[in-house]
Amino acid sequence: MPIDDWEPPAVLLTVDLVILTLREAGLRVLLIERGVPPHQGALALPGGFLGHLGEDIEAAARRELAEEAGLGDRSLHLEQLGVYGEPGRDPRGRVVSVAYLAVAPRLPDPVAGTDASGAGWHTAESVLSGEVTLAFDHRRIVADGVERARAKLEHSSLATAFCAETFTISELQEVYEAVWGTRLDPRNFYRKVQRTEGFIVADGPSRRTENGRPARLFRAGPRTVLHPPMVRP
Amino acid sequence: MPIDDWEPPAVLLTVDLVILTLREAGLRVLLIERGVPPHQGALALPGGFLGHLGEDIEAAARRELAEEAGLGDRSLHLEQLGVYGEPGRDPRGRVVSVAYLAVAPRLPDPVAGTDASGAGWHTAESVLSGEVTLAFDHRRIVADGVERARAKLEHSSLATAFCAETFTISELQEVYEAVWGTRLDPRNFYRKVQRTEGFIVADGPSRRTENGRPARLFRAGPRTVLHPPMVRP
DNA sequence: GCCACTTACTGTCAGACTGACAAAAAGCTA
DNA sequence: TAGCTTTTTGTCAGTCTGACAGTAAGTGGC
Repeated sequence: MPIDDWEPPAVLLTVDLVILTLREAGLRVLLIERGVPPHQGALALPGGFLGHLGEDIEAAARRELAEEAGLGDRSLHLEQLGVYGEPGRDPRGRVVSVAYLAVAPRLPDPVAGTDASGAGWHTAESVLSGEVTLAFDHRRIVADGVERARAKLEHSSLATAFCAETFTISELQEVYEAVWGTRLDPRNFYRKVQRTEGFIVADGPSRRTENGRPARLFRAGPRTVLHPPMVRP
Repeated sequence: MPIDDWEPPAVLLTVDLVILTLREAGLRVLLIERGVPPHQGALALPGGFLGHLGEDIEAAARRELAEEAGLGDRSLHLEQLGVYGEPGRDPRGRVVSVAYLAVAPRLPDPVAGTDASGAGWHTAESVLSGEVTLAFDHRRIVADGVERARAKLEHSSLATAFCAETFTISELQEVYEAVWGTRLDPRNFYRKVQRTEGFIVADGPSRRTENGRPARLFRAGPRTVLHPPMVRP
C-alpha cells in the first residue's frame, strides 16, 4: 500500500528505570529530579535517550543505572518491563521509552540528597497513591514495575535480589512482606522456604546476632523458578 | 555529559505479531512470506513499520493484524510481549521492534495459500525446533510468545481466548494440552475447572453432539486471574 | 430393540500442601 | 537466674492434587 518512496517515520528512543529496593522495611523506588525541560524540576524515573545509534537497549539501561543511580559495577537484577510509546506522552516529539525493572539490595544513600521531596528513595506507596507526582507517564510505569515484582516474588527467586549476598530467613520474609504489603506467619514462611529445594542454601555454620536467638545465614540457591509457588494471601 | 547541540539518535519502529491459534489439536503460529527485502521470500512474523509519526503502537499492531492476517474486526486477545532492538538485527538500519502476542480462536484458512512451506499456520513445534527458518530474530520472538502463553495459561483465563464464544470443557482441555504439550487427566481437569469460580459459566442448557455423550456448553466467565492457578505437570 | 462403542460426567481415596497455633531453643539484659 | 526477644521445630485439621473406578447419555451396527 505505501507509495514507492514512502519512508517509515523515525522515533526517539529512551530507557526508563524502575529501581526497587528495601529501606526501613518498606518498598522504595529511586526517583531523580529532572535538570532539563520538559518537566524541569519534577520528579521522574532515572533514564535517558539512547546514547548513539549502535547502542544496545539493555546496555543503555545499564549505562543509565551507572550514570544516574550510581549502581554501575554492582551485579543486580535487571529485566525488561515493557514499552511506553503513546503519542503525546513527551512534548519533545515521538518518544518511545523502554522501561526496565531493576532490583537492588539495601544500599547506602544514593547520589543526591535525602530531602523528603527531592531525589532519592521514595516509598512505592507514596508514588502509587499519587502523593508524590511524577513526570510523563512514570507513575504508571512504577505501578507496572511494582506489580511485576509482586508477581515474580510468587514464582521466582527474585526476592533474593533484594537481599545482600547472605541473609537470614526473616530478612527474606521482610522482603515478601514489604513488596506484597502483607504480614506473613514466620513459622509457615520458614517451613515453606526451607522445603522449596534449591531456593536458598545454608551458608556455612555462621550465624548473626542482634537481639534474640541467632539466625542461620543463607545465600541464594540455584533455583530461579519456584514450584510450587509462594502464595500471596 | 552530552555537548549542547547533541541530538539523540532516531530509530525505526516496527511491530511484530505472534498470532497463536489451535489447528488440528496443535499449537500454530501465523507466518507470512516476505515480499520485499531484506529476507525477501523468507518466512517471518506479520508486522511492519509504524504507519506515521502519530500512530499509537498498539493501534499499529491492530492495523497489521487486519492488513496482514485478515483479523481486523474480530475481538481477540492482544498483549505486548516485549521489545527486540539489538543493533544489527535488521540490515536496513537501527530497527526496534515491539512484539505483540495475539491469541485467536480456531479460524478458517488464513489469507494466503496453505503450502506446507508457505505463508499460513505453522506448528509452533516446527518453528521452535528450527525445522522452519524465520527471518530476523523472529524465532526467538516466537519462543518468547509461546512461553508467555504457556505461563499465562496457568494464572489467567487466557485459554478461553483460544476457544469460540461457547465451548465444552474438553475443548478447553485441548487448549491446555496443545499449548503445554502435555496430556491431562480429563476427570481432574473437569473438577479443577468447575471449582475455579468465575473461570467458565454454563451457557444455557444447550448441548452439542458428535460422537459420545453430549457435552455441556460454557462461555468465559468474569474472572481473569486464576487463584489457585492451573498447574503445569 | 439390544449391544458395542464413544465421550461426558460424578465419585473415592491417599498423599501433599496450607493456615493457625504451641512449644522448645538460644542468644541478650538485668 | 529470670525475663525478654527472635529463631527454629512441631502439631493438627482442612484443602487441593493425582490416580483411578464407575455411571450417564449419546452414536451406529445388526
